[in-house]
Amino acid sequence: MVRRGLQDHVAGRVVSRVEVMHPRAIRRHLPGTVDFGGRIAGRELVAARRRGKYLWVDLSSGEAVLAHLGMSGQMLVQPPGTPDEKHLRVRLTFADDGPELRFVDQRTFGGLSVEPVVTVDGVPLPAPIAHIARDPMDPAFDRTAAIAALRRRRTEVKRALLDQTLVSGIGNIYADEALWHARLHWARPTDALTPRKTGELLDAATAVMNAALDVGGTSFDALYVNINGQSGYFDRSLNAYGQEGLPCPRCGRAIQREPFMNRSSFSCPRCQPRPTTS
DNA sequence: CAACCGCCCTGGGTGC
DNA sequence: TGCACCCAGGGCGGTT
Repeated sequence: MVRRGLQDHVAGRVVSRVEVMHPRAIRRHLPGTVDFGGRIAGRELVAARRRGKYLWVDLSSGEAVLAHLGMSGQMLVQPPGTPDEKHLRVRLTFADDGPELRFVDQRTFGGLSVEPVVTVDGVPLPAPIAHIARDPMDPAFDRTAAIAALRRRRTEVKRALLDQTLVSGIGNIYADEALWHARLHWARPTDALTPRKTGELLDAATAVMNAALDVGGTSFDALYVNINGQSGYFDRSLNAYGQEGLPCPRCGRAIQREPFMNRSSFSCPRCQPRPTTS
């Protein structure tokens, strides 16, 4: 969605100016603000790409602008003169005087950087994300290999699901929803999962991601962005995540919240029984 | 090396 | 009304 928006609105255009409103937004660009702007200004944005939670735009220089939207980041295309958003972090102005590209991010978990492009298995990727696995939407995604990779891990199933080096694109929300669909408790050890069950879980995660994309999971065009940066999907379609105390849509039992990796996991105590282990 | 833990950072919401 | 505090969460560095 966001990638498509970038491809449609900024590909082929030449950047004339780069403004960094908040240095934290480019904290991963170690050479700093001046270097960041210098590597983008005067370059053409060639094509927009995505892998997992990362998004990048190839530059005519051979480098790429790498973006991670975090949980509150947005890429907006706005006509020049549009009032600055409250949390505007970076602005790219174009030589054609057309719409600007704005990186807006309330919590600044996300950020931008300019990176060299390396080739991994014949695929060009920004160097810092060379280790990130393909996501399920990737045409070359290998489902069987992903299932094997998940089962190979000796850990709790949710930890494996969140590991971006195995399968990318699955975050805390999608993981909880996928586990709910597959009727698995997050603490289930991976080595107790059959390939079939793991496949069911992976398919559920993929379906949740597709559903989120359909309703604009992370919005791109300013026309479709609502105030809190989230879509109606979060209000209507979540079965477990954030639903503590509300009835499970499947069985009616109250959804529970449990601490997990310094955050939370939501699950149905009846549909997703905790594994009986030591 | 695999697994895992703590920390980073901002600001909206909440409770007193 | 104001203020302290909590919480969101992906990824990275450090440790075992």
